[in-house]
Amino acid sequence: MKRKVTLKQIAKELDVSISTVSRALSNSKEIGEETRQKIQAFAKFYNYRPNNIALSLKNKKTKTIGILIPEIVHHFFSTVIRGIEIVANKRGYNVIIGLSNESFSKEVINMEMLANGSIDGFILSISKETLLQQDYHHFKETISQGIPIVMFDRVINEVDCDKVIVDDYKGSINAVKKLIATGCKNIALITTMDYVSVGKLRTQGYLKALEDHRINPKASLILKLDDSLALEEHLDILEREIEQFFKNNDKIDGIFAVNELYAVTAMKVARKLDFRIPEDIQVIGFTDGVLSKHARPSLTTVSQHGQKMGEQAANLLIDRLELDDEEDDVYVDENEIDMDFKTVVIETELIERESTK
Amino acid sequence: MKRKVTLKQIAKELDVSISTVSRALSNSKEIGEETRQKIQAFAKFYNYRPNNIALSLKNKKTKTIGILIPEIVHHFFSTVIRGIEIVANKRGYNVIIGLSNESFSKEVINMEMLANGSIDGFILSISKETLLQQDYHHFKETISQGIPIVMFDRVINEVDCDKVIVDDYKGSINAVKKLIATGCKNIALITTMDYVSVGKLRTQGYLKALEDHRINPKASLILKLDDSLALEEHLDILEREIEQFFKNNDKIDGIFAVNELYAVTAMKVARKLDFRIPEDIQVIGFTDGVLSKHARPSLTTVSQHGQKMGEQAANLLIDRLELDDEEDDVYVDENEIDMDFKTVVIETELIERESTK
DNA sequence: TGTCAACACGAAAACGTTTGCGTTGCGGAT
DNA sequence: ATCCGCAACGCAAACGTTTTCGTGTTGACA
Repeated sequence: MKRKVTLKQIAKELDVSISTVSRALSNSKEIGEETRQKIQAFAKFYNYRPNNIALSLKNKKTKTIGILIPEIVHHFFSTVIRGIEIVANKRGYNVIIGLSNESFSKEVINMEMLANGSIDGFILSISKETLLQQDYHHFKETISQGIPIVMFDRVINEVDCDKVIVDDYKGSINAVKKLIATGCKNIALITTMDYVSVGKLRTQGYLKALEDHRINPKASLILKLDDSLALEEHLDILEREIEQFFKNNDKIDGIFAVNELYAVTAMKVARKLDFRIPEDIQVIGFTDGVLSKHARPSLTTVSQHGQKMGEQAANLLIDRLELDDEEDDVYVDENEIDMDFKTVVIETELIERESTK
Repeated sequence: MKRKVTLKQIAKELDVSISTVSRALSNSKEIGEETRQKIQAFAKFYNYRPNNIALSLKNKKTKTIGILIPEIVHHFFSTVIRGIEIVANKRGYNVIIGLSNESFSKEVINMEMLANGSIDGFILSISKETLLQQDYHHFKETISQGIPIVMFDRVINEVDCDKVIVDDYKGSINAVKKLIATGCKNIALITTMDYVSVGKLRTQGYLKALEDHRINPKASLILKLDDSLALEEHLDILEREIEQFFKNNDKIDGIFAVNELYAVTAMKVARKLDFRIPEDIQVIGFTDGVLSKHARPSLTTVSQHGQKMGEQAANLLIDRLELDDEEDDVYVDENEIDMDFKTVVIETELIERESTK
């Protein structure tokens, strides 16, 4: 077992000083040709690599991004991670991942854990519990410590930071308009409780589209489901709820669901009740994942382009980090420092498949 | 912007030495009651938290696990990550993620990047390209540097380390036996090229099950597909390949596919060709993911219990890391050190759904 | 021969911790 | 008055780097 070789060991072995070794390896002109060659050869032979931790300590930057998300077994989130990782890697950063599991306390713990020097900045999507409690002190404290945050998808206005979102509102409007345009008269909405910002916005988009076409929304056509029903254990309950919803509204000819699972389950129920898709009922979901592509019939969805979101978020964060670097040199008035946080909106795309005409 | 406070700052402010502050905060008996109180109060007020990087440098351990996987937008892998994260978190570790994207060079780069002090150990699944090239020097070097590795799912015999695998062989045998037991006479196998170890093992399981029932395997009933067909862009090609396969073998009454996608696609094709499932053709897939649950009909699969694999892998790694700690104290003969690497086998489970009788 | 650059390198600080050991002051025992 | 012990704290090393500021040795030049 040959442990990693350090500058000190090389120095000792070659009977020079540590500083000489360091300089020789960085090709400093201050070191004589002969010594430099000798040191470089030795270092290469022993496969010397500078210790990241020591560098982090010295440079006060870790070249690591902390990702904090509610859940990882989730097509959308993993897509975002991939986007982040690709950009991070390209720009010389690593990513460290924390899962909040939709829990406020885990989110806080994880943040504090990583904020103590482990990372240079955060990219995160807020947990449902946090959204519900509306307690955002951990975000604000982190930012006030000089650690930048980029939020994506589930964001809030209360915290000043860069954000990357999808235009849930507009995406929903387009989806519902598509249903209207293809002849739907009674469009149902299957959504979540309002505290999840994205659910709320999508609901608003649904209403707006109806309004634009002078269609009166009916409360009976809106099904608000508890989030816990999205869990795999409660699939049957979810199915029953939706089935009941169908039986209460026999005129439904279009469905807009705020996520993939609701949409697919609705299709399942519809077929069970002998509706034909898309002839009798058309269905559109939000979030383009694996289910949509492989469902039977395949599902028309509003795609969020998760990977692009991740890439944008990573670029925003790294841009800010490296901008901060420069400002360490030049003195900049703290109050004048870029309070111009950006909110990047990723365009949604309606991916038409078999569940619509 | 109030930057993080350090021991030095506290010491200066309270006019004591750094060591006194450090000791006071760790409740050392050596520090006078009064001073201790004062320091603790001050530290609490300024929300002092020790800097992780400094601790890592001093302790020569980062309390961070490196995960290296081929792909993250993948139900199985993300499940494993969740398992790892849960255990890691519970035991005080963080996880840092690197994606090889099935590329050998990215795998190597990522490893070297993280091996330079950033992590204490690796949990990884080998990329296809690495498997194909059979170049495992980076694993061996990492291990010889004293950084332990735990491999999962895609493992190799050539490297000595802990491993967590699923019994692909046995799982496949059971699946195929189930098909045989329910009356299938002509069972087709849809698999990948042999260099991916799991594909190979699953193929062997298929053959073994047939052999046990004195059924002669027919080459025409085995479809080996190129991996690239699993990509989403090539879904149509995949479908055509499978359709052609069906047309060449009109007697197929059972299908065993080595992954979920192949199985679901096969079902799609079968229905298109007017076969009834499970009456005419029964289908079983490997890897229990989202598709299996929501496919129509829902798919009987061999579940790999990814989360459990992740948990086991994390426990194996951390156990070894913390065992190494103790051995730093007591002197242990290097040659006698535990060469007893474990290979944990996670039992597969046949989850029966609608695609089988 | 004395002066001064240029060259080649070393010492030490700094990043933030922990910890072994040394030091100070003081009270009590002899 | 002397010595010992102990309480309470400081010094400094160590982890592995980079970098600023020396410092010594050359050689050239006047």
